[in-house]
Amino acid sequence: MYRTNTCGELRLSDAGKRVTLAGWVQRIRKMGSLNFVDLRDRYGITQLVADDSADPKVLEVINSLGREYVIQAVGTVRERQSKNPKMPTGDIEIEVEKINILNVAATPPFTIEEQSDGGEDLRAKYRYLDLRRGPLQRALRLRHQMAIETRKYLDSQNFMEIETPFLIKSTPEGARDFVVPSRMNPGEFYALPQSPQTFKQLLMVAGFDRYCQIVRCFRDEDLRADRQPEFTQIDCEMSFVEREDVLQMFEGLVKHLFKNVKGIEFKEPFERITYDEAMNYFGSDKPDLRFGMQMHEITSVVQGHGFSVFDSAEYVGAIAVPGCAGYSRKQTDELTEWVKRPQVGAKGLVFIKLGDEVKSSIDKFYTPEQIQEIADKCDANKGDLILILCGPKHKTQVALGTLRLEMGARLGLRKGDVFKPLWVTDFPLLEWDDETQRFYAMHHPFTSPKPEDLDKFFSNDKEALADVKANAYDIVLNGNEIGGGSIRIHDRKVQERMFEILGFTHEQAEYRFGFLMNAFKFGAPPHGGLAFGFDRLCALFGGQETIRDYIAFPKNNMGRDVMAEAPSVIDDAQMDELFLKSTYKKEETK
RNA sequence: GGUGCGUUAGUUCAGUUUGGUUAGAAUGCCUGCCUGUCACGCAGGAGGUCACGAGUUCGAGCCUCGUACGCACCGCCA
Repeated sequence: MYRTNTCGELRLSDAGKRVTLAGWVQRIRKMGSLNFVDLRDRYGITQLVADDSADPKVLEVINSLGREYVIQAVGTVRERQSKNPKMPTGDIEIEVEKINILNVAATPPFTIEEQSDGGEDLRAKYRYLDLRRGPLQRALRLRHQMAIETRKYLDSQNFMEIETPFLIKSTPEGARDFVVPSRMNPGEFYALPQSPQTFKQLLMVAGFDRYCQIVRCFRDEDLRADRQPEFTQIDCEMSFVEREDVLQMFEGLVKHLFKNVKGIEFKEPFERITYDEAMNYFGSDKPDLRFGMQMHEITSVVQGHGFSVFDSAEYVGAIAVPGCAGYSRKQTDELTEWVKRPQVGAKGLVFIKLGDEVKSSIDKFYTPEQIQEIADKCDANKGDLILILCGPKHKTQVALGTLRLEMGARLGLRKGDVFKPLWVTDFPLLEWDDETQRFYAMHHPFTSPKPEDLDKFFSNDKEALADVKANAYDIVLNGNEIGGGSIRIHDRKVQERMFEILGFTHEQAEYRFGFLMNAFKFGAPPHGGLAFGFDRLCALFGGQETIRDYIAFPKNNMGRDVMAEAPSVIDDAQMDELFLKSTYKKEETK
């Protein structure tokens, strides 16, 4: 038997027991003839001790130990002379009788501690060492709990978890597909699923009524801190439901997770706002409600007073930043530079300081009364700093929303331990793309229009089509989209019209989605669902921005696994077998 | 495809402002001392292709250009 106990469980009440522990050497402290070894496993750290009364063989072994050696120690639990209140096992230690090196270890390139000295790059290369550290152990533990609680809740609600295929038909609408060549079907390719969307709808046609799956999805797009090429969704679909049923069900899931994983109870229903409201008040379709600083449109108030920058703008909007009236010229200049960066893209920034004196960069165009009117419009108070952007409506709203988030961050209002979930509803169904001169589905092509917008949906007026709202909804947490879904189209005529609007010929629609269209002939129930971004949800529950710590083996910025060194070139024989001819030869490295 | 920042000891960084003798610190590593440590302490030691390439210069870690790699962001992500 390798061990009788873990390194996290022994307490004062175990004093006197003879135990065997196994684990990794965290740290060795030699005090002459008194030696301490901290032994670590997944469960904690226990101190081993040996003094000069110990077997000389034990002392000899301890003297040869290095960091991260894998050892086994037999000894007796005893009360410490000097206790360490910072450790759960800090009241006891193991007086070692026998010690056994199970495996030696090279000195790790960075320290395996709560706060490692290693940079991200290096830790990624030695991911298996980084994963030994407390923060990552806890992150994956949290992820496990989230998955367990998700399944518990969904099972209690009669959902069935059903697996769907990973080798599927490519449907290039939406994100770029990862593609897999078929050896047995020369020249043909599978795609990895961006989501199990069509399959879950087919499961509804098959009568499964409530389906769920914690499932890997794949998208061949550029990465971000919160975006990986392979990621996990909690994918769900329900039959015989309206929007309200879906919202209730998954609000229930989120509340269940908060309660059972974080111990946080939401008594009130989640806030709901429409897409238009979200854009108007927060300049984002995923507002962060942890702080106020709402946006206000002041176009009508500021125009017509001879300030041409405002007069010529389609939209003028403002936020009141609490308590920042004392900003110096240097600080406002810096903010101006910040909004002018291409990532934000504003042309300039106008500010009004509501200090003891009211000062603004537009004093010569507005009377104090008019400035006050602007301040009133923004619900600004004395001591606030009003920041104003102007320009094309959508672009300016987004820029002002970005500025709002930045100011919230600077004022420390975006705390990792505060949670503000909300639903955003009534998204536009379609988005016009100037470049390709066609509509794209904002969500996906199976999203139904809101019933009251069906007339517009069947009209041929471009304006009316752009105005059609989708029966779609996103769930947002602290400025992050954590899930989204819709009531689907189950009517073949509506689905055909959708493909028509998206510019597919009948043949193209048939080629891409024929199996789904066909299935809908045979009695598709009304259905709808939702999918959560599981990695992101875990990261947010853990109070982190980046999802990488919540994935055991993530990819880097370039989509590379720097540990396993994937992707990599394959040899010519493999290429030939798959009927692939390389037009691009990566230079041989080393 | 684009923007910004970065690349110096095993590791994390300073050094770049103003180019100039032998490139520093902390930590880790090695050796010795130490009986109550737990970020132990003390003493000593080893450890450098200043990412790579080209250029400017009497002289480049430092200035210029390019390349590679990393991170964040924009585009993209139905």
